[in-house]
Amino acid sequence: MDLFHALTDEERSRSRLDAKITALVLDDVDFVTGSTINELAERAGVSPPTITRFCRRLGCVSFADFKVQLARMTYVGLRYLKPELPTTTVSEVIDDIVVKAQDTLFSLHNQLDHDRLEDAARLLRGAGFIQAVGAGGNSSMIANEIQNRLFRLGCHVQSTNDKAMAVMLAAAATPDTVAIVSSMTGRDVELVRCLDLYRHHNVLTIALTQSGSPVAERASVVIPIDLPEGVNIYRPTSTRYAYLAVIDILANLVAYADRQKSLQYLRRIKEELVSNRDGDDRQLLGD
Amino acid sequence: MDLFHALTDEERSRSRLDAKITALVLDDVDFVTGSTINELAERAGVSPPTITRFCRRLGCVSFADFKVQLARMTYVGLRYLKPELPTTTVSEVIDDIVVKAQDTLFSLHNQLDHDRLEDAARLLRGAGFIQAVGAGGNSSMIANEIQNRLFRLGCHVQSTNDKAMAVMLAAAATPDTVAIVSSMTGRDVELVRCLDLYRHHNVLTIALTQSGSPVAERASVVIPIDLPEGVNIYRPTSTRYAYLAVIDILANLVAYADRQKSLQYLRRIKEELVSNRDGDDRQLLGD
DNA sequence: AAGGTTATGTAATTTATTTTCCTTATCGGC
DNA sequence: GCCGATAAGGAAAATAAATTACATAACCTT
Repeated sequence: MDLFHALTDEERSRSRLDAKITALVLDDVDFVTGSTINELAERAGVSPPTITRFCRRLGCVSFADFKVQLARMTYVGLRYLKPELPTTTVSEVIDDIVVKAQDTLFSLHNQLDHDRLEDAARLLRGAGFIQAVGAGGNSSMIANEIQNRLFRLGCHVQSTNDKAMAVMLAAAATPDTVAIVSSMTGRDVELVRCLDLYRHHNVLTIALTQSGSPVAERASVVIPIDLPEGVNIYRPTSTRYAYLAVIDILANLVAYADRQKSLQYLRRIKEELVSNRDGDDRQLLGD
Repeated sequence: MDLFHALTDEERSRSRLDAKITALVLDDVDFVTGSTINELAERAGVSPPTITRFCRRLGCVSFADFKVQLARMTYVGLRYLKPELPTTTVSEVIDDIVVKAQDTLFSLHNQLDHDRLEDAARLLRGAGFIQAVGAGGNSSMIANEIQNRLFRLGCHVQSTNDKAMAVMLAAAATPDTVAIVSSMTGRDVELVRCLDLYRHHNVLTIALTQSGSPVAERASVVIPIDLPEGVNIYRPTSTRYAYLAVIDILANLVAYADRQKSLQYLRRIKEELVSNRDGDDRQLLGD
């Protein structure tokens, strides 16, 4: 268990001072990472050995180790620990959104199932035709992104944000078709129906969704993405960053399976793009 | 100047041992962050004072400070230091994409111009009609995302991924229209033409783009996003994460400008969604 | 309330880091 | 190629920091 979880673990039995130190650490990471054990002890109102023991309980071998581990997680999730504060100033909004996006990526990194990703990439790579389905705003973006990344690699892919369309696509699927669907809730009634239909037509499916959800249960390969949702209704969900990262990873794995072929397609596309700009070659592939 | 740049700065005059220590640090950050000054000195084949001096030259106040700063950058950019290694295993691809995405967000956080964001949010909030323009794959996603986030807040917004369409939109614009455009290169010839047209029609424009680019020069409000691009041609640009974060921030600022109104729209949308799922209320707003 | 257990502090000890001072290498000018 | 200046580096002493050992206090438990 890493320091992040150890610090936030509600189960951990804490003595009075332990709780006090925990609070201090979470409240001001920057101070703690920069302080000596004496400074920290004084500010916490405890003795230095108490700090050492605190660090050991958290799984660190020493105070120095604790500081390093703490510093390591500063940008990946620590602010998340704090209760959802009302953000009002521009700075607060920026901090909050950026930190949560980073934290989401961090959590994703810890939970990704490598084998399932490889399975999914293998399916995509071998597919004669790929159908990407996602609707409702966030997942539409993901479906479109799948198309955007894969056609560049020479895949034949069609994305749709229309579940009625997906039904028709499934009906038209040939045996070498693979469908990839995205649903953050995994409980979309129509998407579930689509998946049943895909199965009925023997079309293999890949799902990016919450594990254990109805969508997950019906897919051939599931890439589970289980992340806490923010409670701020005004704010778009940071889970999108995780889904986007999964698409990036899949596209990369597909590309790497046949570098020669991928490179050829990418170059061809790039040549067209550059001629449409000012001839500067240092351009991005697709703005 | 931060440690990251100090370590990689080619300009920095380095003595023989300094170069040796630099190389050791970059090669094995994990060892360095976990070692004592003596262990590091021994492994580098130098004396402890040399390490202390090395840290000071890099702008740290002590070896402990150096270790903490080093630990802090592990997740934000360190991989950039090493030559782009061919990533082959699933783990490597995952690490690479997640680390670069986090790094991109980190860089963004450091460079965002708060005042410009506030200006942009104010324009959007006050607009009678918003036109979002972005094309070419990555920026299309951003334009769509702008529409997706803003209509939920009660804004009247139309996005297009078609620059010819943008020309027509500009021509049809009323005085209360605001256009928001995205271009990662900032050098798209057609988009530049669109911006000139918008200006000609007295339509205020917001640009998310590279600072100093032709697109930036023509917009009323520029939100500069200047990020290093990975050189790996297979990799979709991690810059997307930064653009997405900017959209999130803008949408949030717009929502906060009139919470009551935003809440009202968001609730209405949510009610419709829930009835279309399985009635579970803990659902996302738009999958 | 006695007995055990856990938490905490004090002081001693150990370990780690920095400073001071001295030596050695390097470089430019003659 | 030698001299002097300057910077780099190391050894050892001094200092600072962290941990251990031990003592004491708080807290359960029955």
